Amino acid sequence: MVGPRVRFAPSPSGYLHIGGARTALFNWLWARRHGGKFIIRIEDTDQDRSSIESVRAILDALEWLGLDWDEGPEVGGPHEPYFQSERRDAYARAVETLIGSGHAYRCYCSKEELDAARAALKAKDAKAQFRYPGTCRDRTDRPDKPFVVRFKSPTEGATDFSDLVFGTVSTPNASQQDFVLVRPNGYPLYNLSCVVDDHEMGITTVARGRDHIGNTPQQVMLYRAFGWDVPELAHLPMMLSAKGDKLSKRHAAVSVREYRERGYTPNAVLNYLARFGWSYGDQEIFEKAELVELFDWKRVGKSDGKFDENKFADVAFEHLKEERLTSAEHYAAWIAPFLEGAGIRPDRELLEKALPLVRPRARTLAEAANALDFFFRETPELDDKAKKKFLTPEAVPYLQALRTVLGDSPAWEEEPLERRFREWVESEGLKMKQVAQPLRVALTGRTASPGLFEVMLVLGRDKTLERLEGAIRVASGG
RNA sequence: GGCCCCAUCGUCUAGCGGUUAGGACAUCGGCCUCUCACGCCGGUAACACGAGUUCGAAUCUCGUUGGGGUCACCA
Repeated sequence: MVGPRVRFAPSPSGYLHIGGARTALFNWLWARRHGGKFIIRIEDTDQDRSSIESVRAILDALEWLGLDWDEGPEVGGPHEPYFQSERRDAYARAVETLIGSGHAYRCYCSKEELDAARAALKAKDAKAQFRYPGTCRDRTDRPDKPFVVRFKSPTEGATDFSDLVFGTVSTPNASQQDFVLVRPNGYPLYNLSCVVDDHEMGITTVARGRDHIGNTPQQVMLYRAFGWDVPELAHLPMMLSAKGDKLSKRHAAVSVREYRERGYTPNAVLNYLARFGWSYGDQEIFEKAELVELFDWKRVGKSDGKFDENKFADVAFEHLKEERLTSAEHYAAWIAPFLEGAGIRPDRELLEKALPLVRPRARTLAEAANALDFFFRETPELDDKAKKKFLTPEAVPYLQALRTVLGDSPAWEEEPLERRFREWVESEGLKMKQVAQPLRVALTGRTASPGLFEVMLVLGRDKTLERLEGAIRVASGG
């Protein structure tokens, strides 16, 4: 048995939305799980809203997420082209078939006329719902006027389809109308191009957001009119805002790019998205490979969810914290742009030594870069408050003593350093806290940092003593 | 309003006739501690409501309520 052919079909009218990314992910997982094909198709039949920049942005985001596609833009494939704007011949042929078989007809009513009729109806009764009255349904003449092509919807009975997530969905045909298939300019509308392409591209499973469930009956009618098999359908519960309405940029960061810029790793994004509407017992954290192995439509829930930035941030954190999830190599590669953004050209060896120290302290790569930049600077950036509070003249004798105590340590390793430090603190009748903070500020420039001794170890003897010297100068009022 | 769909802690969810209704995030205590974190221990917190079916319902059925989606010559 050949694997499933699934697709992600964005319309290029902006960035890749986090909800769209989830749709792409579920499709991708299904394809990878069963050795099928993941196809990208660009739905750019609305020329006014589509842009090549958006195509680029969406593809970039998918690439960043690691949702690689087997057919589509850039990679091509047996069903080229993968841009609907370039597939008009296919739609034209399909529509002629439909007209020929009596399933569709040309409608010469102008948009203005219908808009006026709709407005008039709404004026009389705001709750009334306007339906195309069927004016041109049975007309046989072909006036020399612009026309749209409409589908001749049945008026009785119901249209049913079976959904992998929602089960059987039944819609009365009386609630449908003769929907438009082709604009006067010859461009197809969504339902037509979608059905024609899904069929021609051999799509076996159509998975998309639940907001599409409403036009699925229309698409099913089309499949039947064409005499084609209806593919498997899977609708995903909606991702709503924290308030419970449609998730948009008013509520939160909703583009994949924004999370990338915040320093979320791709696998963390995938993890959060996967767990949104899908679950696997009590497990919260998944590697990408695990998701591929475990994903199943049976475990996709039906109820909509609310996007939760806290949970998302926690998943991001979990991925950065665990080496199992983010290897040192990946961490180093991913954090590099953030360090470079802060004017640091990270030394790879130093970086890999410093990484374990920030892992439990950074929820994002941006935080991580900020938390360990002091390792890489010639001298740490000295926080003003920290300086005022801890690099005082009173601290000078302590720092001087520490320079000797630490500098004389035979071995530059955590354990002996800490032992010497503590012995000295005790012999002086001091408390750890009294000297730890000045030393921390001396070494890191700030009051919060990883443990002193691990910092010293990563810094090495020379830099540690050098920074101590520098701090003594500052504290002495230099 | 028509049509479609949904309904377990604040949030994501487990549960698929018999559980002290579990986990995670968030939140609140505590422990650890050189700071900040991590970690660990513990607390608060949910089956929307009403009828059925059943010896027994969070689980099945119906209704009510609530929420969402969609009603274009957008996708």
